[in-house]
Amino acid sequence: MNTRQISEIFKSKGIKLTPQRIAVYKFVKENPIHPDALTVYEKMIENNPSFSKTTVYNCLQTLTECGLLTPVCIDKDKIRYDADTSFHGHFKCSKCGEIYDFKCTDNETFGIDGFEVEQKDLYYSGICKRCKK
Amino acid sequence: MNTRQISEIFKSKGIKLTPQRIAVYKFVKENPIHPDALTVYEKMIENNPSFSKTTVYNCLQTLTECGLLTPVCIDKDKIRYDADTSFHGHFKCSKCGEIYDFKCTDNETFGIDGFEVEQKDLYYSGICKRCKK
DNA sequence: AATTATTTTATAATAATTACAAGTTAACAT
DNA sequence: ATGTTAACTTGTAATTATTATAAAATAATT
Repeated sequence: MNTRQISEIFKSKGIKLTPQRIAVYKFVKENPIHPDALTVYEKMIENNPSFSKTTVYNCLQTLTECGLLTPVCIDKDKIRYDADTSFHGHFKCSKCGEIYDFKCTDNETFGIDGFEVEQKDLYYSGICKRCKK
Repeated sequence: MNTRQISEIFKSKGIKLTPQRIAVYKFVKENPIHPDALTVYEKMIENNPSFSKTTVYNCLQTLTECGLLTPVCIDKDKIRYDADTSFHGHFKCSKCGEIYDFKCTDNETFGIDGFEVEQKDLYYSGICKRCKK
């Protein structure tokens, strides 16, 4: 994903084009590891040592608000981010800590008729295939 | 739910019987509001002013580890707890902040064959019926 | 090239949670 | 009942993620 494509996306979302935002979005988009703010920050300062941690938080928030990123709250102590905003579940291995994406059917719900559902988060945890071996 | 019943439950789980644990469990069990540590703490000191905040955290952790409580991580900044450990979803209203339980069917998943799923968390958010009015 | 509102940056503040150590107590054995 | 011991409670301090703030820098527009 090149800068031109990202520029188009940002423009379509009506957010300002800054090198920091581009770098953050590019990293999260190209690395589907569901990184948290610190992971993003550490990657950012590799290429730009003056990149601020606050900027990482600001960018992640802006990108989330405009719908380009989805927060993944599967860890109890930090927020991760996913650039794949389509409906899918997340599985966290309690052994190796890895997060896996999985597809799933929508399920039938009872007791929230008349509720307006805007977001659905599916978080599974257990032992992944590799760790079960 | 009286103390005798709770005693039996704690014994069956192999955890020590302390007044603090009983009070915490009783409160979470009888008040399905999915309270966080601070909410529990504030309730506890009403009856026992020397109840420590650390004890609340300790009790919640112990009760969670032995399976009597389920953590509900639908808020990004704090952990809530639910004494209903059966499979069900949680809906958070982004307007009033209330958490609603809802029943739901299990759904079919793709891509995690061979994974051992130990826990499934379903977090929905949007506008509740009352706030839509 | 000038303007302006937005963004970046650094630092400080906030808030939830955890670590720790001393005193207390529940459970068990005598 | 009493004593023993490991586990628990308590208060304080430390940790960690995130947010608030304000000054300097910059993107978008005139």
